[in-house]
Amino acid sequence: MADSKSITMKDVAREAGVALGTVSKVVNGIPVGKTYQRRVEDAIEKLGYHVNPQARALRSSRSNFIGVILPNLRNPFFSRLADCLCRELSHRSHEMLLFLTESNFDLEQAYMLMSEQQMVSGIICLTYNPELRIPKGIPTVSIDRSLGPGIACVASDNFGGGSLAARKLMENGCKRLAFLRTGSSLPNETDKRRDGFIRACTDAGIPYHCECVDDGTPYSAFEAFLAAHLHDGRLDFDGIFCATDLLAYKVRRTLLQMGLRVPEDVQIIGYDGAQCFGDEDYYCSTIVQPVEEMARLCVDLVLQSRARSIPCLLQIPVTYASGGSTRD
Amino acid sequence: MADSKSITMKDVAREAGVALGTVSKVVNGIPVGKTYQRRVEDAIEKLGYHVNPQARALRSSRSNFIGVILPNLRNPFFSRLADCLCRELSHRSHEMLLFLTESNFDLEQAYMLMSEQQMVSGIICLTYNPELRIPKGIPTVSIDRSLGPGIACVASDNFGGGSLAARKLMENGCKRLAFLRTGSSLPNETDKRRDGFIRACTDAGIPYHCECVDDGTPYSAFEAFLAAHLHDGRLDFDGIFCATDLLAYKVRRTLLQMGLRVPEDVQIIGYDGAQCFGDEDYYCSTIVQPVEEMARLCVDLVLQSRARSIPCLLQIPVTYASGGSTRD
DNA sequence: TTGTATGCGTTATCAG
DNA sequence: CTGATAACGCATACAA
Repeated sequence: MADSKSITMKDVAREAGVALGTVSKVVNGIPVGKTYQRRVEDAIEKLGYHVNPQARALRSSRSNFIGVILPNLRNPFFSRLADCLCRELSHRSHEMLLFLTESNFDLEQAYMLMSEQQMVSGIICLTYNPELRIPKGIPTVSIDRSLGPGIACVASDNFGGGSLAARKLMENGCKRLAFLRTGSSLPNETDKRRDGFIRACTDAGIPYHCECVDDGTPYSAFEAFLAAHLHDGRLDFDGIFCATDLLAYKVRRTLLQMGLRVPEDVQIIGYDGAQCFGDEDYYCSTIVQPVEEMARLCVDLVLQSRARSIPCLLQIPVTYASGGSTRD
Repeated sequence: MADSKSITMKDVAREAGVALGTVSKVVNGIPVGKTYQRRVEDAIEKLGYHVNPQARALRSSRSNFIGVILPNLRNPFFSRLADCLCRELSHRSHEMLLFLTESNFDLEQAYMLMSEQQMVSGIICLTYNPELRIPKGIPTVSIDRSLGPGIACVASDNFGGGSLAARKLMENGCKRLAFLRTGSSLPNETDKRRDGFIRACTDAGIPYHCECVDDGTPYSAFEAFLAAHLHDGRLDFDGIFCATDLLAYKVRRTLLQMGLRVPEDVQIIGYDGAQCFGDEDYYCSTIVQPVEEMARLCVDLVLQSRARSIPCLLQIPVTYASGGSTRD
């Protein structure tokens, strides 16, 4: 009933009339004699015993924590990811130790070390830092970026998604395409959105333009770009693929300000599958990342540490969703 | 340099030529002789020593974790809150142990216990469960709901916000107001949004209507309500205050479908201050909760455990922001 | 002031 | 298969 002070294995052992080690075995699922098993279980029930995670971690050098390292929770993609990861970890009896970095290299490294010191049983991270050092011996899964050999990277099928976006625009009648992107200057999986886009355009023999800038470049660069391509109230492009929904959102706003209609004059497709209020309408037509599946996969991978030969890159298929910025 | 195996205090003590206890004192900021201090610090630096959080927690029955218990991270208000809490805790050298409940009573209680077992140094939670039992001896702060005496509750000024919304609508020329709300059937601070709204209407001698339903009621109830109040293409109300931005978002959509213009025919104000993509435009005109300040306050309160006589309710002032669904 | 010794609750290693 | 016992790394009361 009352876990007044704190019931220990010793208490359980005394109550059950067995030795300490036997209790430990029962708790850890190691086979013991049938009657002993029973008596220990009863005692545990009766006393309301719970293992002490700290003591267990201290002794075994391994906690039930998973370190989750993300840039922030303001971007809907990240918060959705954290939401799914936390749930999935719970189902697997693990706790989530969350660290937010704003993509700051020093913080990323510091949280990596803190995770190690907390003896986490795994790390799931989203970082572009090429210098990042991964603690040895801790199963680690990276999202959207390859961290080198031996460390699995989970990502949506960025190439396929970029290609899909271009094809959808063409299906909807677009003849002059553009790709817009702002993102990390450091190489990562999301770069393939551009590659897929280009491939689809090339295959179709359709002209295209790519305008890519690094994070940190003010958005006004795109405003200038669009303005430069506006002639007599007509844009040089009738279909735009933006590397993220956020960018698509801003571009749409800019086009409207320029007096253009979306999707009548220009069609836009974003990437991510972000939704208003987390589960209402899409902000725009978009390539949807299957966040839930990606989270599940990350957890699967990070928990099956011993699995031999983990693939270094796992791409999850994406889907297209119409969200009002295209004519379908 | 290399923290190859795991440097312990014993190693530091040997390196510095002092006793174990002395190292412990230095690490914990307890005064020791000046030369000792120096030698220990040098040794720590040289060996790259870090305290083992598990051992410390086991010994002192207190970890540096703060249990954070929230419904989910999909709702922008919750994810914003988690974002701010995590940062603020980091600044104060604490880690965030995040638990998501979907407002499920059993989970809320389970995570409360898990937090206790993890020896957290505090709990910050958002739950409406009136039966929830708080572990004794753990500083706890509740958001948006009073958990009883001795436990601080942090909330925005819901009454003031409701009143402000009504006044803003009136300032913008509204003569026939309505309050719409869907939320927990369990009493909590957000109920005061309605009270404040009513007060402002009463004070101004303006007629109003309140339509409140419990969570779980399908949104179609509001569609029916609005349809019932539509006569000859004209709504009985020209100003609507919705208890959340999400509801305001849906209501606006419904009104547009009914052929009404927002804000020309009907003006709408929501509550929360939710923003597209976390920091872009507001979804609608809204009463903005100062999430950052609230998070900071929660952390302040939960960490100053010994503070005598903590107020049981702390209300943070809100502000109004125009977001396109009003005529200002 | 500094050093020593004990125990926090577990796990794991050995004898029985 | 079971039961005593030694760590795990740290904090702290107590002795020097």
